[in-house]
Amino acid sequence: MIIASRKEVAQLAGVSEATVSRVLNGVGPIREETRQRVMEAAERLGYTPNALAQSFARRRSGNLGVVMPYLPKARIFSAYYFSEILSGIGSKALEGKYDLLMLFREPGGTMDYLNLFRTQKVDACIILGAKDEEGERAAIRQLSEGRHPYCLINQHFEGESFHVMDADHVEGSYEAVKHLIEQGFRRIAFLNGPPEYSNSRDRMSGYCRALEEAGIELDESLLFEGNFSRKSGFAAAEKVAARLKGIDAVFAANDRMAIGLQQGLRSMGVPEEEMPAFVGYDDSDAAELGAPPLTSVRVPFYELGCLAAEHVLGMLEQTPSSAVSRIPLHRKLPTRLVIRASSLKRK
Amino acid sequence: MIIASRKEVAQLAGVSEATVSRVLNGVGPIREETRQRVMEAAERLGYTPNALAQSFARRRSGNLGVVMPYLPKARIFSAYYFSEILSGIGSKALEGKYDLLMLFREPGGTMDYLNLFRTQKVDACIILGAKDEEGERAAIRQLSEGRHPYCLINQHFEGESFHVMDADHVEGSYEAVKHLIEQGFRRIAFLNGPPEYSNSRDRMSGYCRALEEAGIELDESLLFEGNFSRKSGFAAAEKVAARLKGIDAVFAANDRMAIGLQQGLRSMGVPEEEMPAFVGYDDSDAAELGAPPLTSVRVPFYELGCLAAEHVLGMLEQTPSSAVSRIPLHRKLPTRLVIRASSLKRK
DNA sequence: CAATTTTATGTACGCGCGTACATTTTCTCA
DNA sequence: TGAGAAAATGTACGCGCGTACATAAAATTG
Repeated sequence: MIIASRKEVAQLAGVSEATVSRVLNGVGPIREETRQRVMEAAERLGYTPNALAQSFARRRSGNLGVVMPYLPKARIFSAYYFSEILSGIGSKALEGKYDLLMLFREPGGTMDYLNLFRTQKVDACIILGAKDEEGERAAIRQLSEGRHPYCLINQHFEGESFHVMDADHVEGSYEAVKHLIEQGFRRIAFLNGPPEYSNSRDRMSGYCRALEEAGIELDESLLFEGNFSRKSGFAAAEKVAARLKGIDAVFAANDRMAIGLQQGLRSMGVPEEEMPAFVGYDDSDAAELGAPPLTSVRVPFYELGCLAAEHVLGMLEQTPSSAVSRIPLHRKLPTRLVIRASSLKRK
Repeated sequence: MIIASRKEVAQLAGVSEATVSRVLNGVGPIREETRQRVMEAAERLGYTPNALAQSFARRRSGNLGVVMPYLPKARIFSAYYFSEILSGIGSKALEGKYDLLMLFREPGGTMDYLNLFRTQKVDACIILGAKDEEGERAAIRQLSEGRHPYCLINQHFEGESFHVMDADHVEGSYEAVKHLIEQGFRRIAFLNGPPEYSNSRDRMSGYCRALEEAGIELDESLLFEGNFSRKSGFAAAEKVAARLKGIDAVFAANDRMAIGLQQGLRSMGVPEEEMPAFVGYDDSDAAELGAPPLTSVRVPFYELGCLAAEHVLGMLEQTPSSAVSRIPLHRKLPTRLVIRASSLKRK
C-alpha cells in the first residue's frame, strides 16, 4: 500500500490541496461541511502529513539539538550528570512538541555549532560539556552573533556573554570545604576535574575561599586532578596514598572520583581507620549507596535541563526584533550540601 | 548575512546547479578544473547544503529513532540501563552518519510506531522498554508487515516474530539462584519486576528452574514485585520484613531494587547479622559501591545497543527485494554472574 | 435587487535539492 | 580529419507542503 499524500485526500474530498492544508492546520475560514469531508477523506486514506516535507516548507526542523560531549570509550550516557540533564531537557521538549536530536562531538576538532542552524538540522540547541578553549569560544560566539537560540549548561566563559544555565559551584565548594573545616579537618586534599571546565575552576575558587577564611594556607601538594571518571579517582589513589599521613580529608569534584579514590585507597591496603574524611559532588545516586554514605553537594541538574530547554524554546517564539533574546541569559542555580557519614569527624 | 544556497554557488562558479550538486556529492564524472572552481566558490560563500532540503529530496531523514519508555516522574534517563543502551546505539549511529532522534512515549496510550516512518521522521528505529500489551503488539506488527527497519531491545513477544536484540535472562536468573543455593541458602525470596516485561517472566523461569533442580518447592509467599525503581525496593522492605525469619536470601530483578530493599530493611531496624544474602541484576555501577558489594548479573547493555543499531542500519542498506530483513532477528546475548560479598554465606 | 463586503475556496508558486535525460564538449582511432 | 564513443555539463522537473494572491460564493446593506 502506497502512502497517501495531500493530493489524494483532496481528490477524495473533492476540494483543492490548499483546502486540505487549511483544514489540517486550522488556518483560515472553512465551511463546516467542507471540514467534515476533508477530515473524513484523510481518515479513510490514513493520511498523515509528511513531516519532512512540512519541515522543509516551513523551514523549521522541529528539532531541539543536544550536543553531547565526547568522552573516551563512548560510554557517554553513563554519568548521572547527563542522565539528569537530559531528562530535564526531554520533558520540556515533549511539552513543546519538539523532538530531541542528539548530536555527538567527534573526538578530534571543534564542532561547528553554527552549521547545525545553517543546515536546519535544529531550531535550537543546548550544549553540554563545553570546554573553555578558543575553538569552542569562537563556535559559540557565532551562535550569539547570529542570535540563534542556544544555551550552555554548567559552563561559563570569562569575558563572553553567552546564554548559560549554570549552578553555583563556587558556593557549593565553599560550603563543602567549610563543612570539613568545621568538622575539625585542616589538611584538606582536593581532587578536582580538568581546568578546561569552568566548574572546575569555580570549585577551586570555593575551595580556596573556605581555606582562606579559616586561615589555612593553600598547600599545592594537596591538589590532585582527575577527569571525572571513577577510574581517574582510582588512579589518583596512588598519589594520595603517598602523602596520606598529611591528609585529613578529601574534597572531590564529583562522586564518581570520590568513590574511585576510596576504592583505590582500600585496594592499596589503607585500613578503614586511616581513611580520610570525604566529600563528593553532584549528590548522585552513588552517594547514598557508598560505605560510608558519601557527603555530597547536590546540584539541580534536572532543573538545569528544564530551564535551559525552556529558555531556548522561548527564544524561538520571539520575533527577531524582540530584544529579549539579545540579553544573554546567565542564571546560577544554588547548590546544597548533603551531609552524610563520610565527612563526619570520627572520635 | 543571508545563507548561500546552491544557486549562488553555481553562479559564482559559472556552472549549473546540477554541477554543484554533483561536485558536492561526488556523483558522475567531473573535470578536475570544474571541481576546483565549485569547491572554491562553495568555500568562499560558506555554503553548506540545507539538510532539510536534502532529506526532503532524498526522502530519507537521516535519523535513527529511539523510543524511550514513559516512566512516571520523567527521570527516564536515570537508570543505568538506558544509559548503557543509548551509549551503544549512539556510537553506532555516529559511525553510520545518522543522527539520534529521541522519541518519548506519552503517558497514556500506545505509540503509533508506523507513523514515525510514514511521516519520515526516522529511517529506522529502536524501541526500548516495550511492554507486552495488545496495543504494543499491534503497533510493532505494523512495522514488521511494512518491513520497516526496527528492533526491540530486551523484550520479546511470545508468538510473534519480531526483530529483537535480547539477553538471556532465563539463564542469568538461573545462574544467580543456583549460586545462592550453592551457598547453602534455600529459602530464596524473589523481588521481580512487572510481568508485562518479558524479561520479568524470563527471570521467573530461571528462578523456578534453579529451585526445581535443587528440589526446592516454589513458595509463592516468597515472591514480591516492584517496578525496577529503588523506591519500589524500599517499599517492598515492609512485606519482606514481615516474614524475614523465613528468608535466607533475596534475588532482585535489578540492582536498584536490591539496594532499595536493603536500605528499607536497615531503616526498619533489621540488624546486619539478620540481613539475608542478596543478588541483584544488571551489574550496574551501584553494585560495586554497595556495602557489602552486591553480587549481580552482568547484562551487556552497551553491546545490545550496538547490535540493535547495527541491525537496523544494516536493514536500511538492503534492497527491498533482499530477503535478509524478512527474517526476523532474535539474538540472545549471554549474561554473566558477578559474585561479590553480598551473596556469600556468612559462617 | 444591485452594490458591496465578507467568507470560502481554488490557483500557482516556491522552498533547496537530487537526478533522469538532453545536450555539448572532448577524446579516440581509423 | 572526421565519425563515433566517452566524458562533461546543462535543462527540467519532482519531492509534499505552506501560503500569497486570485477568484468565486455567500452574506450584508442601502
